[in-house]
Amino acid sequence: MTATAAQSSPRKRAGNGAAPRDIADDIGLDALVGHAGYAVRRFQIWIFQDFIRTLGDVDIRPTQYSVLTVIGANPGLSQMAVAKRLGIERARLVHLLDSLEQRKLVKRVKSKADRRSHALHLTTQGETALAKFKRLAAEHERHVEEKIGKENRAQLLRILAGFT
Amino acid sequence: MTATAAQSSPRKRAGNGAAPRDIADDIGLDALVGHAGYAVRRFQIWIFQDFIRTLGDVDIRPTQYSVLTVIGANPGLSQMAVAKRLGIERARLVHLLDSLEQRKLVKRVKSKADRRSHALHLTTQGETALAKFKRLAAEHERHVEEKIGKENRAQLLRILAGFT
DNA sequence: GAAAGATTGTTGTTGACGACAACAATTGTC
DNA sequence: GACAATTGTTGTCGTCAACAACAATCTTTC
Repeated sequence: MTATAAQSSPRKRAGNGAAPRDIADDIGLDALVGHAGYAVRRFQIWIFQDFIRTLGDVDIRPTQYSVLTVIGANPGLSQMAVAKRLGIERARLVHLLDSLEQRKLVKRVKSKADRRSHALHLTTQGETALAKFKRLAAEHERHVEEKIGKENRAQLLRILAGFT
Repeated sequence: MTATAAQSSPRKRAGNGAAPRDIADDIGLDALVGHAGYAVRRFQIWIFQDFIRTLGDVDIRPTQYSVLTVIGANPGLSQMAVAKRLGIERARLVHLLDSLEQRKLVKRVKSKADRRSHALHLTTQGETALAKFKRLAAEHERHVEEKIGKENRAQLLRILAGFT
C-alpha cells in the first residue's frame, strides 16, 4: 500500500449520497494528522512488513529476531530475564522458544544454580544463523533509510532511544 | 518497565559456566539498539497504552477513534473508502462499525448511487461524542509531549508525515 | 441486452500478539 | 519446617492482520 503521499489538496466535501467517486483516493484525514500515535502506528506496520519481507527467506519475524539477538549478546540468561528485558510476557516467550528450539537455533540448559530456571544459549547453528539474520536486518535498516532519509532515521533513533 | 534510570540493585545472580552474571536488570541489548523497528515498536506500545488509558472512561480505542475521525471529516464515505484510507481490511472494519453502530455513534445509510455500498455518517450523538473524544485525545498528545519532549514530538510528526 | 468480470459488504478461519489466571517445581524467608 | 515468592508452563480471552469464500450489485464486453 505505498501511499502516494500526495499533498493535501484543500478539498472540502459535503458528503451526501451523490457519487463520492473522485475522492476515494484523496480523503482528508484532517484531525488525524497531528496525532503522533497514528503516524507511529502506520510507520510501525510498514517497518514490520519490510522486516518480514526482507527476512522472509529465513522465516524470522521481528520478535524472534529480538529474542535471538538478546540471547546471543547475553548467553545464559533465564527466560524471565529475557522476557522482562524485551517487554514480552514469559508465557509468550515459552512458545517463541519452543519454535526456536525446534529449529535448533536455541537450547534450554537446565540451570544448576536455580533448578527452576533455564539458561538460554544459541546453538552453534544458531550463531551462524544469527549472523546471517543480522546481515539481512541491516539490509532492512537500509530500506528504512531509503524510506525516510538517513538523517531522519538517526533523529528517530535518538528521539526514541529511551524506549529501547 | 520504564527502566529509564539505573535502578540496579547490587544483586548477585547465578550465572552458569560461561561469561555473564549479575545482569538481570542490566542486560545489554547491543545489536538491538540501532534498529529503528524495535524502538518504534516499543514506543508504539507505550503510546497506545496511554491512549487507551486516557480514553478509558469513554471506552474508545485508537482504531475506533481513527474511524470516527475519518467519518466525521468525510461524511458519506463507503466502508471500502474508509478501510483503504486507514489501511485496515474491510473485513475488520465490518466489526468495528458493528460496534460503533451499536453504540449509536455511527450509522450505515444505504447508498442510492451504489446499492452495494453504505454511506457512513456520524449520528448527532456521535458528533458530540467525537468532540469529547478529541479533547481527550489532545490530552493524550500532551502526555506524549511530556514523555519525549515538545520539539521531539514535532520532529517525529514531520519525519513520519508521509505515512499518514 | 445478456454473459463475464470486478467491486462491496459480509462471514469465517488462521496465526501473531498482549493480558491474565492457574498450576507444579523450586527457591527464599522467617 | 511452614509459608511466601519466583520460574516455567499451560490455558483462556480479546485484539489485530491476512486470506478465502460468498451473495448482491455494478461494470464491461460482446
